[in-house]
Amino acid sequence: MVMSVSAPRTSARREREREARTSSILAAARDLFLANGITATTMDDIAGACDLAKGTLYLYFASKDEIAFELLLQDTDSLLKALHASIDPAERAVMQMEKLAVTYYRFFVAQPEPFRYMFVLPHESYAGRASEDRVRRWSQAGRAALGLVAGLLERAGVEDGLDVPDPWSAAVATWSAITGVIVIPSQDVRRPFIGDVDVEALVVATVRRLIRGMSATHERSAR
Amino acid sequence: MVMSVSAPRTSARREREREARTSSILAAARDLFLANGITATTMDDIAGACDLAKGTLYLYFASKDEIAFELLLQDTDSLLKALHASIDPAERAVMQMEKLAVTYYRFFVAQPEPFRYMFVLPHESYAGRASEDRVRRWSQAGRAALGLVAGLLERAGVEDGLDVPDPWSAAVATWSAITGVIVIPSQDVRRPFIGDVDVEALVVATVRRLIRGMSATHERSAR
Amino acid sequence: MVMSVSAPRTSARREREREARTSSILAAARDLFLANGITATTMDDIAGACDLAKGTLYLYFASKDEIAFELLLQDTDSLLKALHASIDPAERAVMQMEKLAVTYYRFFVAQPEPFRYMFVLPHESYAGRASEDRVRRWSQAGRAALGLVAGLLERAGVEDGLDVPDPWSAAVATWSAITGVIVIPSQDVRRPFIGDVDVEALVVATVRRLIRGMSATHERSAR
Amino acid sequence: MVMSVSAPRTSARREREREARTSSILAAARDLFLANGITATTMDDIAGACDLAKGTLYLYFASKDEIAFELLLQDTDSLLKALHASIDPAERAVMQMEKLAVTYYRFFVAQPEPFRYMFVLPHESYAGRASEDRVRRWSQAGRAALGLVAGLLERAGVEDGLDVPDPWSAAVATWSAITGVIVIPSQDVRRPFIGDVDVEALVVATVRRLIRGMSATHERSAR
DNA sequence: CATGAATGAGCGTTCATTCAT
DNA sequence: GATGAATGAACGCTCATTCAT
Repeated sequence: MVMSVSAPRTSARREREREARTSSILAAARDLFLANGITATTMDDIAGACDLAKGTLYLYFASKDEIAFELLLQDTDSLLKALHASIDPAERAVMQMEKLAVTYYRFFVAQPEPFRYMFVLPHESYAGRASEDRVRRWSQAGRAALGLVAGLLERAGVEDGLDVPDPWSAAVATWSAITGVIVIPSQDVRRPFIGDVDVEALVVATVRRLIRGMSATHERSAR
Repeated sequence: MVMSVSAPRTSARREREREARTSSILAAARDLFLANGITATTMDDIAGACDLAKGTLYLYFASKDEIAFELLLQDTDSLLKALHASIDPAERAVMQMEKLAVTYYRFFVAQPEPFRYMFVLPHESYAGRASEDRVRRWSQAGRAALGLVAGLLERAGVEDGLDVPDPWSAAVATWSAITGVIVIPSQDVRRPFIGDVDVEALVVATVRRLIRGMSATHERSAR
Repeated sequence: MVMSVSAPRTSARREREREARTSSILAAARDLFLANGITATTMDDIAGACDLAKGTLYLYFASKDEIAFELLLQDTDSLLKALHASIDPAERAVMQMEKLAVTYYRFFVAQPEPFRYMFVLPHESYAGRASEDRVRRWSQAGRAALGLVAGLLERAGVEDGLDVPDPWSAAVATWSAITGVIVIPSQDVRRPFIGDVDVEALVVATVRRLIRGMSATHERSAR
Repeated sequence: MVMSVSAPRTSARREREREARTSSILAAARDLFLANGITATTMDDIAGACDLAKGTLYLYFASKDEIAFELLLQDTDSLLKALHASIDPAERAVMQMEKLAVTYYRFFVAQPEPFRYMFVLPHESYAGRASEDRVRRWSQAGRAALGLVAGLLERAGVEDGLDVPDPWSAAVATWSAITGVIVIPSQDVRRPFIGDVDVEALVVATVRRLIRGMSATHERSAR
């Protein structure tokens, strides 16, 4: 009986330790990926940064790609949480929408690297390399974020008389547009010809235009 | 006389051959970059795909990066041409703006590849690796495209009573938003949770909303 | 107690193994450098010759140049030791000088290889490529050898009435001359026209002539 | 008859042109080898420097090595000529010997690179790569230089009562010693620990010592 | 004879991954 | 479980040499 109890106890500690290790690996990898990019970061770098042997990393992650994907997933999750936290259901939906966008932008500014692989990873045939499980988890998060936007737009339709016949499509368009406005003017190569613009102001202006552009009169007259 | 002409003739042929080789290298590289990503594509792959020895590639391009950048540049240039060709100065600016966006979208659909590295290249610290000349040429093209949009928005302000106090910022926002709506819903990884949407319709709707969202009443009331 | 000792024991073995590997790499490199030259020897060759993967070499040496320089350094060090061991401070300085030269020559005959890169390395702009530390260590050894000679010449001045106003310059000249007599007649390409000469006898004769040529009467009359 | 004359005339011009080309290739190669070393100099560099197509070089020389060897040969020849020119048969042999050494040294200072390959080429398995003809020509030059020295030493024996029982061996030793004193203190890597020495003075001092060290009294007493 | 585009083996080096301890 | 030495395939790039024109 002593034995039968000690095993669970031990495994509980083991579990905790395992999670601690996993976190420290991810934290180290995040910093390095951010600072130097994924490609330029080596497993040696990560191992060194979290005081583990290189081989040990492979006890926790199957590959460097899996580490990158897990980070992407985590960041998507925390963005989702931040989005949820940023809205106040008591407020009018259009105001919430603006806040959502600002939160999104600030999340990006605070840690642009996740975004980089949110854009780069889908290319470069990274997608096929992630485990099915992670792809599914990532899809769920994406769906949830879009659902949030769709819900707001639907409510805004009711509250402000917007014409939103297909909230899901409107959400896809709105979210993609906001993402574009956040990401593109921030790319270093474009800065020289874009000049200094206040990106946050751009984001807010875009959200307002998009929502007001949905007002019933206009949408109708467009047909 | 035959002699006096033969020299130019030879060099003309040489020139043609040189261009043909350059094109075939770029074509091979484009396919491979898109299929496997830039990083995963090796110079050996490219050489094999265009039936040239590896060393020969270096007679035409100084490095793999230069190939990637040349592709980006070419595609940017042809997009710019397509944009110019798509607008009819006799039309109302808002209509032209819609056409511009549709052209942009169709350019993307017809050859989505260029877009991929128009997005991938600016990341992964590619920027600093291209020759100064190419960076400058790319900047010019980018500036020209934005200038086109800014001009249209300014005219639309006059024609349709829009409130566009800063056409350049508005152009940056508009163009970035359109780009987002074109690119993001098309990423394979996102398709599963976005579902089947008519992206062209999304693009047009977005442009309309953005422009109508600029109408004087609204912009003013937003302050 | 066994446990507390086992860690050091392990690391001691590791240390031994590391040194064994280092030695086997150096030994393989030495053979190949001499047989085919440094430039013509590839890291693949070295790896193959010591049954290691090419990448493994880089765990022990930062570059091919570092291997070459380490060999130069080791050989310089053992020559220096041999020189020190060859002299008997109780003897007259001129006799010691002869012994020194003979030791130098025999060191060369026993392992002529080191000498080759003692001559080859300083050319071909190798100098700037070695680590600062190795350059410094090599300089120290060189200075020590010259100091030995300078000390002997100075003492010989006192003991045998030689005119050695600047022992350091005299040492540089003497050592360089001896080196020339050792190395040059031994080069394979020169053998055919030099013929069979007893190089050791040449070395001894040269040292005698140099020292006697320093005798006060002569040096003075030369002015 | 016109034909029969024109052919030789043509071939004479051709011969002249061929020699001019050969010379310009060698001149260009010499400069580049000197500036950057043999290994670092490419056939492209040489071709560019003498305004010839790369392929053309191979009409004149079978390989890059052959160019290097031809230069070695030329330099050996011109050193030999300089040595001959530097001596005045009317002078005492010991004075001539000093002049010879100074000429040798100045030749080295003026163009140290030939010397580099006079030392490097015999190593690095270059020897086996030169054509038999060139090796033979090089041997002849070497033999001639040593013969010059041997002749002077023999005459010095008569004139100054030196004890030179084997002039050839003495010449080999003397020449090798002088070479050592010229080359070794000039190596860049050694400069730091050798310090600033007046190498020409060292050379002269060494020759004097060697010759005076051969004076009958001393040589005899050494036995 | 001269050209220069093309070749392709070869280079030194890197690094994700494995595995004996 | 943790280690870190070892691996070896792969990389971008070079350049002496060849050969069709």
